[in-house]
Amino acid sequence: MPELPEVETIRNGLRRFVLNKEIKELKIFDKKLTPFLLGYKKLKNDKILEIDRIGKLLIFKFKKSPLFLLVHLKMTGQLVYLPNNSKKLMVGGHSNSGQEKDRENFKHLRFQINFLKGDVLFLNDTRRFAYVKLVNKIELNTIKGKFGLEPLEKIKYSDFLKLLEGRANKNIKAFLLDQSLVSGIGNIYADEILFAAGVLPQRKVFSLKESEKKLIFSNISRILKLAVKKRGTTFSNYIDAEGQTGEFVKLLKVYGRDGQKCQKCQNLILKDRVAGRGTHYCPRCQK
DNA sequence: CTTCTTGTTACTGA
DNA sequence: ATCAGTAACAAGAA
Repeated sequence: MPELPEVETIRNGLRRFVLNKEIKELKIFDKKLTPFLLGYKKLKNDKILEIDRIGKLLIFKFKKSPLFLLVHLKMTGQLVYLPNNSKKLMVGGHSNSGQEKDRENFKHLRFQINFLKGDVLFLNDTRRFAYVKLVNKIELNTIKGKFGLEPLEKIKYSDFLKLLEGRANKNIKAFLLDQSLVSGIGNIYADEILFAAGVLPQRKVFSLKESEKKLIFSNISRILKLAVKKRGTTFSNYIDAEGQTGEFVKLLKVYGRDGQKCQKCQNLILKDRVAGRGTHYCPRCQK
């Protein structure tokens, strides 16, 4: 379930550990990934120069190689860094408990980078939806072109309005989840943004008042930035670079709170299916 | 046993 | 062309 704030937290954590470290070996454990990693052995002796992110996608850049390594964690993917001579977990995506874990706790190893001094970075993924993929500059640009507005950057309200106009018949939740429109929002933050904006998720875009559009717009950036600050949301026990849980979970107002009282109005939080997803909302606070 | 879960893409039918 | 709905992907939890 990593969405933009969790992926950004992972990126920040990883940057501190793996930049400029020499790669000794790359290993593929899941054959499903092989066709996406053609030529991966050329990365031997190279160094990770930078890790970028667009939406929920991580982009590894290298010092020598002109190729880019893309990592998408999808729902259960974890990127884990283990320092030399340590079994302690340093950086994670999701894990089954908030406790310290060693290597043996990761039973779904898919891909691994060994660094020169014995530390490793690996992809662990239970459900095998996550991918790592090597692409060239042209392919990278094609992929980048499919992403919409980046909420952590300065977005113009006028650009957001234009997007809304083009999707008049869509419901607003489906709009927020569409990565080609606004990137990085998943099921948790879509629900939280709409609660904060006071708008029901099933509302059609054309029905939104100007004031509601403004509130949705401002809350996209506000909530995602706040969540990054809080190091993401620990729901399936995601942990960050320091092995800490994401604190945004304490700030969730509707997600996963169906059947509980709304903190604002005491009404019961409901859960319905909207845009094919479990959707949480307060029928009183959201119009 | 069945049902549900998230992110994304592909497909179908309106 | 849009949009909603659903299957698929894979595995585990309830």
